[in-house]
Amino acid sequence: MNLDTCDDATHERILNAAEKLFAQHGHDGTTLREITKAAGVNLAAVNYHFGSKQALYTEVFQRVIRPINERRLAILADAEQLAGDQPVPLRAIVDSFIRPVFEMARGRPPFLLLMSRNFSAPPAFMHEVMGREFGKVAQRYLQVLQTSLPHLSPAEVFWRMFYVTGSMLFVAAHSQSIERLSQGLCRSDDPDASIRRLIDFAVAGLGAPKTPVA
Amino acid sequence: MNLDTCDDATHERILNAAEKLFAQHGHDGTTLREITKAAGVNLAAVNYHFGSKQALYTEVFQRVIRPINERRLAILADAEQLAGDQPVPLRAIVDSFIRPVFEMARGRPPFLLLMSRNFSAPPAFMHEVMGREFGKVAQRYLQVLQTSLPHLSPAEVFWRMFYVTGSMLFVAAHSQSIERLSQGLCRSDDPDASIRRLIDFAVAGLGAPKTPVA
DNA sequence: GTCTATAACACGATAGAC
DNA sequence: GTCTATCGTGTTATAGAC
Repeated sequence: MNLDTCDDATHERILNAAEKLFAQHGHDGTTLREITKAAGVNLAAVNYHFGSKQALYTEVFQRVIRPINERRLAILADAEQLAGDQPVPLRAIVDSFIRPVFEMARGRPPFLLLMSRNFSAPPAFMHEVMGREFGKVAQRYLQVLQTSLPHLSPAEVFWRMFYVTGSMLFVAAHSQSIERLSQGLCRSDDPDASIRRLIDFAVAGLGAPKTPVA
Repeated sequence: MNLDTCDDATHERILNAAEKLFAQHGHDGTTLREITKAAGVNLAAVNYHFGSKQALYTEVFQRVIRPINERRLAILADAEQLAGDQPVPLRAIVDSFIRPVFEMARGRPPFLLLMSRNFSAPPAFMHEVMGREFGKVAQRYLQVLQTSLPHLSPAEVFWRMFYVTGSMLFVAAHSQSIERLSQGLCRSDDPDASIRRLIDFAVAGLGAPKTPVA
């Protein structure tokens, strides 16, 4: 409440264990007993440090989403400055949106599942948090995309960005299982290629000709 | 076990209530008490008719996914026949993949959420079922797509179909909340337009130029 | 096939000693 | 700040009467 006691190992251990377990089994599928056991701390520690299971879950998610969104906006601002008076290239916009997610996941793959869970099927108590975190960056991206895709209506831009988000989250959710699902066809051992492939797809989809009104 | 007693109202009432509640709150977030109460049947009826909560969940999902996959393959076969010796038009392939999902959802929107949940973050005991249901149609679509997208490797085709699936499921998951999320910008009151918009995006993404090898 | 009653257990949260 | 012990509640599943 006052100064953060950043040397509190228990606090961090709980967050790390919870991130992994919440990602793999969801909020309802994970118990505080499992978390505290994995973290090697006492059962009562969660309620002492976080107050409740829901508060812990919220903190776990905010700890991962906030740096990502900050980095997104930072890269986007750079791209905007680089473009000067011109519209920001579509590919640069998409890159700034997608890349931070997968870069944050380096070495901690379960985190991608956590992202996916929270945006695709968040627990009910997270709706408010998700709306806030989602809306913040959405507004910014819509603004930038609109100048790079002037032939599309704002609604059209929103829909398409929604699709891109869905593609990204679905890949994120299955980053660990894609090799099995594709029966060895798809490899997940080249993160750079994975990101580039997804960006290629997203840029093409976003830039598709306007749907003619029926 | 022997002949299906198709006039068993209790069986159906449980399935319908379970579909709605599982879709909204997930497997772990739904209790048998809630389901039986919503269905207006006795608590013990679930175990009598289905054996366990997991068996009920499996049955709920298979009841929705199987007709969809059958319809997909039927439409795809028609398109193939219509195309004769020529490759099936990309748009026809995508249409056959996406349209049955949203048509099945007419009048029962929670069903879309169920789809999304099961493919994006299925409960652990569903992994085998999902792999089976996914693999079945995936193989067929990969084969057809390969002839329509000969410039892409099989792996590339799989990845892109994965992205399309993600877009579709994300829209499905938020079909009820997109108006709120977009602050009124996007409307969900024209299902035909929604399907067409998604197909436009998917076709453009699938048909994107091949990613140059770095 | 439907019901009541309950077994058997797991859950989140907390009180209170250290 | 950490621990043990436990409270109160809710869970799935089932036994057994009707």
